[in-house]
Amino acid sequence: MKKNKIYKMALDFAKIEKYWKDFWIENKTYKVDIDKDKEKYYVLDMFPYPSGAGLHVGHPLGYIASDIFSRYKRMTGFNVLHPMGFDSFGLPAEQYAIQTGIHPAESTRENIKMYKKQLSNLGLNYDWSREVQTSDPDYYKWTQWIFSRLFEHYYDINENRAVPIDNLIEEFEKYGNLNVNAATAETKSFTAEDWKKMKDTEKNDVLMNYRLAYRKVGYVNWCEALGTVLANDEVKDGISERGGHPVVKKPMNQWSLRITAYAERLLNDMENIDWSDSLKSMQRNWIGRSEGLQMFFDIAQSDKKLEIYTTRPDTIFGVTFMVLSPEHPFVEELTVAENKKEVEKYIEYAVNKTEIERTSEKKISGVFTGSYAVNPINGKQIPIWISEYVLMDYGTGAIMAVPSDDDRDRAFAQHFNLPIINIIDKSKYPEATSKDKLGVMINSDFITGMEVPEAIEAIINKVESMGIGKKQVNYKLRDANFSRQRYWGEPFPIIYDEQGIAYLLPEDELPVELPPMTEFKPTVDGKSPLARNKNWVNDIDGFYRETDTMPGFAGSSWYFLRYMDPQNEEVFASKEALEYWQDVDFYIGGTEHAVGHLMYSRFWHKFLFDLNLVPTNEPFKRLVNQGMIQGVIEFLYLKKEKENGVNIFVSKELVDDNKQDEYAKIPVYIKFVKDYGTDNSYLDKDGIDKFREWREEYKNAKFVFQNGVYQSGEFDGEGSEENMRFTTLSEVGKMSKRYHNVVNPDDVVDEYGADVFRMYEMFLGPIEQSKPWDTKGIDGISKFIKRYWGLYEDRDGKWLVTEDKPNADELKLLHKTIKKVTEDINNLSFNTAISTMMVFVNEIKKMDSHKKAVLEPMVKLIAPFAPFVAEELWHRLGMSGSVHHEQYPVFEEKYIKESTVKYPICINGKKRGIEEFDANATQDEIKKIVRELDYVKKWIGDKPIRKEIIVPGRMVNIVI
RNA sequence: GCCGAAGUGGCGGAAUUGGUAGACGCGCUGGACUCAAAAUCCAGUGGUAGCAAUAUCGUGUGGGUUCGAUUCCCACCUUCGGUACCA
Repeated sequence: MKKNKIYKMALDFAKIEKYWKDFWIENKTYKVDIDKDKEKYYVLDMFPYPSGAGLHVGHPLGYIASDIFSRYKRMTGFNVLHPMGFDSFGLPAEQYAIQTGIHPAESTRENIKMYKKQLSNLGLNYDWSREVQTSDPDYYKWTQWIFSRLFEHYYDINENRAVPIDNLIEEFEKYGNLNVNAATAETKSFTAEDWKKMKDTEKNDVLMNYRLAYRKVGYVNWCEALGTVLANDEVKDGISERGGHPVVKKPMNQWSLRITAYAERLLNDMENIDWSDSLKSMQRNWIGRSEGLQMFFDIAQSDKKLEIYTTRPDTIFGVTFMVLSPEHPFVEELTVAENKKEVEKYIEYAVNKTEIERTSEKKISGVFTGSYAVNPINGKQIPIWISEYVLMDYGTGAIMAVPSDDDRDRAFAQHFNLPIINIIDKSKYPEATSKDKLGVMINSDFITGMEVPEAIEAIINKVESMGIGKKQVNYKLRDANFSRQRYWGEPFPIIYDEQGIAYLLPEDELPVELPPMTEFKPTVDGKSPLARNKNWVNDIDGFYRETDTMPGFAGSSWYFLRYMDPQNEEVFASKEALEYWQDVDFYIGGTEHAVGHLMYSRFWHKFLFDLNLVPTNEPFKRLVNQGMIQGVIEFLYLKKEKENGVNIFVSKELVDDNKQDEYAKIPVYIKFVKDYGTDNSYLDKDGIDKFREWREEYKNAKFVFQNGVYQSGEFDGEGSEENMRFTTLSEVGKMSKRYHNVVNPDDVVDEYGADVFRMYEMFLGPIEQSKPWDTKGIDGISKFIKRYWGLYEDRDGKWLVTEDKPNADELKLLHKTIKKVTEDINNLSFNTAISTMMVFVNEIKKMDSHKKAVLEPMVKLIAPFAPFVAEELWHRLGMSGSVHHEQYPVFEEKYIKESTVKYPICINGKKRGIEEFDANATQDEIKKIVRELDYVKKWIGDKPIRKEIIVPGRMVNIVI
């Protein structure tokens, strides 16, 4: 008992952590400035949204990894930029404000304070002097400024970059848009004369079709419950990702960003960046490039031409009908009188359907317009239908349907009894699906007999020569909706005149600050809460302000640039800072941002690059996705039907798999559950009582077990109530407030210390792998740190380190450890780096060695992993300054050279023994010795040796 | 459906170029210290047979290439992540 106490005092991590945290702040240990004598290295974490729930043990996984890596880089001589900040605009703070009346700015400030405290408890080496917050006016001034530049530019396809809109206006005045090749939604051609005749509002509309930030009417994801428009990636399965509310399509005037202009560059430039293949392929899918043919079909009894897009021009002889999207502009005109009623009914049905209904029930639906199109290749008339399976915002919103070679078209044709013409013979390719571009054309006039790829070319040539279409590349990527009807986001630097023409506010009026308000609900007509503030909206004579705010990804699309020069008031970052820090060398964060944030950031960065405002074309050189630390979710089965008004909970083993629908799963606070996270997790009497206390509504619920019933504190059944076991259902899933399974890192740090927590999270497995949190192995790391400490100081607080000269074995061990740890850090294989250090401690303990010449380099080696313990030992060794600014140990080959080599001896590839040979032994010498070995002789017997293989340094194999 | 990642002891995981499968840790078993417990230390720990030496099986399944395969190739199964009426 007494001994134990003294030992604990020797490693009082709470005291050590407090001391060095203060020391680092006082000495600005992690502050970094431009230093042109040193090479820069930029390590970045995806900054968090400061939610009210605080950090859980899942967040730090990436932070710890980047912390170790940045400390290592600093110790190898780099000038390391490793900042942190907060993505502090967002919906939760606003919803919290609606519920509580607490201003988002205030709750956000509180949450950030809590986050910073939690982060500092982990010993992360951020340079807090560079902190950015996206909701800070000094920051969002520049978000607005970049938006202004997007508004003022269009994308010139010939030059392949963004060009000022003023150049375009000049061009329009001279030649109209006849020679313009730009990324645009403008479909009309006009001459200079036409342009000059246009009214201001018309000119404004035309320019909007070119600007990179523009306004358009579009169908947006409208969420009634949240009172806001959501981005496509904020909607999952037709319901809002946050809150799970239904989402419908609604027409609204919205700001958008023309990210599609950059689609090709976003796709191609991925080749030169060091991202994982899976991440690249996710981005590639999202961009969704396809090559095909855009062409026009004539319409019988009409001058209109129907534009379609297809990736399968070869199938043109198999077209038996056309399909328009319900939102297609031709719908009204093409509907003949007798079909009018039915079509209107269908449009009503399709447009008002929520996204969830559209995707969940895959019913085939559609309606005939009564009009016919003419196949330009064979002159056949084909009916034009309307169906919701054709989407307005992909391609042209109209398709030529080929039921023989498209699954959806076929299902549609079968449902409505439309003809199907087989046009491709796939008998040569039995494995091919209808999607594969394989086969030989049949029933196809002049392309009959051609292979599919050949036929595609032939039809494209034909269509192009007829002047009714051309080869075209299409993308799934859509322009990004950039308007939100919210309060807690960046206001737009935009005002409108009476005609509704948008003007930019000049730079010296930025930032446009959020006006203080007390009411945060959106208006009933769906406008942003800002619209309530009439004084603010109309405070410029003759103009009114934009009341929408920008979405979450606005501030996060460029924050990594602001870290380079966070206090600059003249520019978003100085040329000098940008030239020095360049780009992010190493970026770490979760896969959930694989498409959203990373795509938008790349887009903004490329735009800034076009304007010559940043020196690099891509923002993030190397990117790693850390895995998620999942939580354990414990559920109780509750019968959906009450019995006599009483809730019935049923122990898991009594729940029949076939009757699971009759039960609701109620999550329970995991701390009440014994053996949580296993198949045998259960509540005992104490756990049930805690649950009853915690959830008042279940105070009198009945708990049914195999051997009895427990209700209102009374047990009725066999055996004693102390042995009650109510089995729970254990699942692995997200750590979240609603599952009551959040593990706070502070609790773990309090119990074991920050260094142990850090190393344990890294020791769990490869950084990119997801895994459930459990503390089973944490004692192993805790023991390791104590054993490591014990090399320097014994249990009684006696200092053990000696000045003796190390011997060859000790040096060999040290340098082998240095070599492996260094390699592992470079590969981000922190779990094996830690196990290597464990091996070191085990081995050196066996040697009973405490020599400074070995133990001092070890302090430096462990410093990135266990910064507190390392700093403490460094100073106890009599050093000054911070160990984190020391040179990282470098291994020397000469110490690890072995004089002998151990070879496994194999017969026919199977290991039969191990032999040690002189490192300089020749192959012949080895062969000679091996042949004489007893067990080798035994295995060979009298069979002839067919082959002897010696891989130097690896193994010996004899083939008989 | 499509795209991507992964399947190794009771558990987390290791094996970086095809060359000793299971490093390291947890757990478990036995022992030392102790009146006892905790802590700590020592030893053992993939399965099967055997007192043992040893043999044999073994990296999701089935095939293949190779002197030799967790690693490469083909087919399949399972799990996880992403994504989808994308013409």
